[in-house]
Amino acid sequence: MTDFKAKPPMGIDAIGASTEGASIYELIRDDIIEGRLKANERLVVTDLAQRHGTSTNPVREALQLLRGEGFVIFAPNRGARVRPIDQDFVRDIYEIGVLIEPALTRWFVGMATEADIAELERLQGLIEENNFADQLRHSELDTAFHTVMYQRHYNRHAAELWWKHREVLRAVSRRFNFTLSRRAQVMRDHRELIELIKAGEAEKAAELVGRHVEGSGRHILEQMRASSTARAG
Amino acid sequence: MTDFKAKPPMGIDAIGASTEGASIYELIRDDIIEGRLKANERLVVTDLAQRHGTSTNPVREALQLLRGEGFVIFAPNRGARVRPIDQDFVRDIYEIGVLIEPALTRWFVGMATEADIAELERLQGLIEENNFADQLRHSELDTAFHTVMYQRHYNRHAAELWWKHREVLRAVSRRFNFTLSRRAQVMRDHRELIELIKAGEAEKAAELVGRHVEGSGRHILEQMRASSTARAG
DNA sequence: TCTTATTGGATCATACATTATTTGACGGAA
DNA sequence: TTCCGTCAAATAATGTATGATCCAATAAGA
Repeated sequence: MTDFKAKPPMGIDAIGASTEGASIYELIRDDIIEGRLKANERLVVTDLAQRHGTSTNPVREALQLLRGEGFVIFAPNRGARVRPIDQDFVRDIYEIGVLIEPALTRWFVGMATEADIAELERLQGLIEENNFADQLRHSELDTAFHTVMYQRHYNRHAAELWWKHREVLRAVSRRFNFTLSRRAQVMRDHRELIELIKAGEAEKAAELVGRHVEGSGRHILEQMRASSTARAG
Repeated sequence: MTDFKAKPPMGIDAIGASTEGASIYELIRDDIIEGRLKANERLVVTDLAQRHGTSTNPVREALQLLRGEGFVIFAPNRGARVRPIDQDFVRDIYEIGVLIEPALTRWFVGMATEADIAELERLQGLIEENNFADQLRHSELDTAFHTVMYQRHYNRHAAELWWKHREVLRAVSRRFNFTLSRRAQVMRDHRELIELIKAGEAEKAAELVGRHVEGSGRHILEQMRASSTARAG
């Protein structure tokens, strides 16, 4: 019923983006994040233009935008390639999350209103109700949960960085299932986090979020490792 | 003699960039960072193309790249504007630096070789020799100093983020002079940092770098504030 | 193996069509 | 007169199309 869209929920807006419904940029970007375009695959401008029924110009611009965002790599006179979203990539961005999210959380604890807490509890209720039955829904709810905490942060740069990383991690983790132990941990973390926020324990909440993000990142990494060794072996 | 170029010193390479000598991208970007293009100024494609003697196509691509990097803001059907590098912007990025640089430092302390330390001491020697006489040179040396520490970090994403932010801060601070107290503090911090690295005191070094970056950011912000109130008053 | 064509494709330059925004003139209403 | 809304021209953004040039990878030949 309520729509937990995978979009920058009001307040978080990709730097200078703008609502361009299903632009080529978004199409290519999703293809990369979702893994439909493989790592290091060449992005031939004319091909992409044809595939999406446009001229080359918009494609080139989209590729440059993606390059600026780090999803595409350019070599001079050799065009664009898909930046591999591999284990290193994932590790890099979740480690940055471990550094940034606690700071965002610390601020939120000092600013949280009753409405915020009610919203967090409502979302947590939905998360528990869903209980990982629908993984996609869990992902959206979980993102919404954290978004409540970060969306009003004064440091827009940090919030946008978080959001950008979040999107990547979400797309990657969509390929895997949560282990039972991870499920339990997520529930525990969220519940404890709400309690700490209620109690105004900014420092403890920040530490908890640090561990939470760390755990989440490790979990994804382990899934990736398992999946890649399975494929190789 | 030695060239401390303001370029991604080997190892740090803007994501997927590539050596494109003085491309339009770089020209526009520098115009923004250096303040030659004012905040929120419209970036009219045809104008830019004419000014730089190219066609509109490369300009459009450059603007998209800059958009992806956060230096330009797009509004649908209304084109591009210069993203204001104002106090909020500077605060945002130095705060992120405060979160990230200590982590980079902590790793470096565990990995530093004698050659690294020698290089740091050499650079610090040059910094003291220059003693802020040539501000530009100081900026380059200081950047080189920190680059030694971060350039080999395994987290390329974090290192690139640092570099990107560094460039902005450097450009902004170029407009101002170091206060005497800040000069002294920089010297103290660097010397103490070298000692901590020698002693392998990763945690203390990380804390020190956190304070150092914080101090540096505050210093720039205060200069900006002073300058803007002076202009307004 | 080394050198030389061939070719695919990137990059840039034009030219033009379409569409959205801005601006300013105009005319009517308060 | 002043304010307001409408309309149309001017301004650009955005997309299409095409040709020129140059680079890099590959194939062909010495």
